[in-house]
Amino acid sequence: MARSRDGDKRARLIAASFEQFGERGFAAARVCDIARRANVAPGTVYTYFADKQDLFRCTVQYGWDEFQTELDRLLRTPGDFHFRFDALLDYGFDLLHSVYPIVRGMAEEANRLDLFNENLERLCAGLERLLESHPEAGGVFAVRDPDLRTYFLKITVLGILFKVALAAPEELDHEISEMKAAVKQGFLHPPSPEEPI
Amino acid sequence: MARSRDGDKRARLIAASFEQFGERGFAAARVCDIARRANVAPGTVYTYFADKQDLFRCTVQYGWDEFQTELDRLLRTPGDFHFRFDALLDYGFDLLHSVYPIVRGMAEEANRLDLFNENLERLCAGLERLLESHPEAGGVFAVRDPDLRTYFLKITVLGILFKVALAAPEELDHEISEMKAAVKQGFLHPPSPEEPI
Amino acid sequence: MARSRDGDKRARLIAASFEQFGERGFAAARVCDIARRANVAPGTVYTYFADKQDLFRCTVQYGWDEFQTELDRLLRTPGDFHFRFDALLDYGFDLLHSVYPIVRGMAEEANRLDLFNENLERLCAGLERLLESHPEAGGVFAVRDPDLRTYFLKITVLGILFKVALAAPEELDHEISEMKAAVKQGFLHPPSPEEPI
Amino acid sequence: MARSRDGDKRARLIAASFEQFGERGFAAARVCDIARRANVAPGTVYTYFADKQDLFRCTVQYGWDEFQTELDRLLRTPGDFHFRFDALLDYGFDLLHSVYPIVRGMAEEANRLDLFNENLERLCAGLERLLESHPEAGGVFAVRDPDLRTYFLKITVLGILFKVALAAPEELDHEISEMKAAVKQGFLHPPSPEEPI
DNA sequence: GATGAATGAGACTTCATTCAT
DNA sequence: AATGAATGAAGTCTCATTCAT
Repeated sequence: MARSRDGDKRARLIAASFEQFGERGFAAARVCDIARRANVAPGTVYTYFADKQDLFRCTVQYGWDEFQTELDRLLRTPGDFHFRFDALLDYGFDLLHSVYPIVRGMAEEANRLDLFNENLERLCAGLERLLESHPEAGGVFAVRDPDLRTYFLKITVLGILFKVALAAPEELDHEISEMKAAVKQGFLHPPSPEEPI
Repeated sequence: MARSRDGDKRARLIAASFEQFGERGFAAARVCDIARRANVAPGTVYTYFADKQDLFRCTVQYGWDEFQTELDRLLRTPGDFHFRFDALLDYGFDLLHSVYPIVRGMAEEANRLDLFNENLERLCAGLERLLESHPEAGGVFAVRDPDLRTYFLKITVLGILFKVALAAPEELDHEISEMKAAVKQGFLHPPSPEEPI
Repeated sequence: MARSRDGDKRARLIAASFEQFGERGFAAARVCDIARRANVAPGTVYTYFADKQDLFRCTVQYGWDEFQTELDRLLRTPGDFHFRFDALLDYGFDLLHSVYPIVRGMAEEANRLDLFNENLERLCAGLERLLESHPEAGGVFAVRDPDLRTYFLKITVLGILFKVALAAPEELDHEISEMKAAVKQGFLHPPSPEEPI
Repeated sequence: MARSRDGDKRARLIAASFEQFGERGFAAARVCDIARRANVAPGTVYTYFADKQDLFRCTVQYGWDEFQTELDRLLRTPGDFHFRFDALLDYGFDLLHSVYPIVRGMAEEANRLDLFNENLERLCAGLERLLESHPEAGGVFAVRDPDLRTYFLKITVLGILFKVALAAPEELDHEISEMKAAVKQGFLHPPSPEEPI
């Protein structure tokens, strides 16, 4: 009845969604379970959210906002670059950790597939074999440490994959050609400090 | 009624799944629609696949295999590096294009969120502002062209996000600390051409 | 739409099951029809019972409990033997009457077979012919009235048949040998009133 | 192609049905499994039987016929009563043993219920307590050996139960009143050898 | 506002049966 | 006659959402 009570319920629902969606993905998470976890009746969910979709949307946005707020604060903090960069990484990855459930929820189908990681390995291994023969390669290939390079390669490939996944169908062609150009330019031609900018 | 004797039902089902899962995601895609699209009776699906999950798994694996097979072929093709790299990019991204529906299907929940891209922009903008002040930054920040750099940054952030999403819960801590170290080392210290390789 | 607030939904479902399972047997009875008969939505069934099997199990147990409760009450009633035996028969068979649907449900496949009764007749006729030539036979054969005797014979044969049917496979051999011994002893040797009790 | 071959298939199907229906009951047994067990294609079943129902019917009838044929032969065998009775029991129960699967199949739902046996015990225990106080009781109560009597009581109760189960609905009332009369007369009044017949 | 039993549309899946080969 | 892949009707069950209390 007091505002604070209501706010409490909404917050508890968001928190419960966070975990539930993270553990089971959007489709498999049940509104009922989320309500139970938040210690409210199932019907109450609909006092605070239009529907399941809305609950998910709000939960994700909440996660992003948490993340972004912290980052913004850090970016505004004065100090020398190295100090700030360190702080940013520390906080950034801490938050990523806390945001994990919901990010996981977003990739739900991919999750179920152990195939995914296995196939990613295979793909990256092939790419690496090709590119390591070309010492001038740039982008992630400019990274000297082999393990680090492998790691970045995986991240980049994953990034490309999901950039495609997130593209709207009508933008797909443009997206892909842009991506191709970027990769070509970024990987093939290493940064040459001696070139005039 | 017509007992069609075409032998490519399995292939047609995979193709139909490809599109249907891509358009609607795993949960929202209906086995019925896939069957209709493949021009078979609903029951026929279960002659070729154990259940919906299995159909999805096989469809995804099929996509990966297509992709990988082509890449493998290209990687084995003799020729000079630039030629092969070009070919690899051409084919790679063409195949990525054809694989799009299913990749999209894997990220189904993320899809529904226009939020996602918007938030990603915001996040990257913040990061860029910080890092552009530090000309010695490496990794994607060593990329000179500003647009290209922005693009790579997005891809990298996406990659990190989904690398986390794909991590098994018990490996999360390790994954994150490894990722942090990689980012720190990779971004902070630029490739130094003067160093002996 | 009407959110009926009557609290006897479970009872109504049991009653509806009682009839439906009785009329059609377990497999052929449809949960939908039971729900309609109980005037609830199909989904409501699953608020009260885990699944169709559970509904059946509960319905049968309910029937037994009704039956047993009455019998127990009667058995505890004071009074002389004849009075109590009469009462027991009256109530017992009345209850059997009300329990009929579900008992019928339990023997569903047997039901569909008109064969069953026909074959039973034939079998009993044969047995009777043999045994009536032996005036000293005991058990049901000690019954003097020929119709009554025929009747008891049928009941006994049916009882033996279903005792076998209810035996667990691993107990079958033991069950049968025990049954054989019982029949041999019980039928062959008449009660001899001259023996000291 | 040769008649013998066909006969072979039909026989194999009956045999397979015998086991399958016995193991799983009518509804749960699958035509496909029966066909596989008989080493024929599913479609072939319909060359020999109109449908699943018909297959079941024929299988049951086959069981009865086996049973009956043997009994008939025994009943026609000359010899003194005791000898023939022994032989009858031996063969009868051996055949019952072999017929077990199908009898079990007929009581399929009852089978699944461990309740059944438990409830039967309870019921019989109650009845026995009442009747053992009345030494003049007849029928199964005239049996002296207590274990034997308990056993016969169970068989009789089972027989009554399934006699009801097998009764057509329109004959139920008549059946029950007849049964009641029989039980009353049979149990209450012991065979009195001194009475004039 | 909160509740939670009730709702009912709709999904997946099974399997008896058919029929082109 | 035999095959067995294909069929498709129909059933069970789930779960987001509602609404009487």
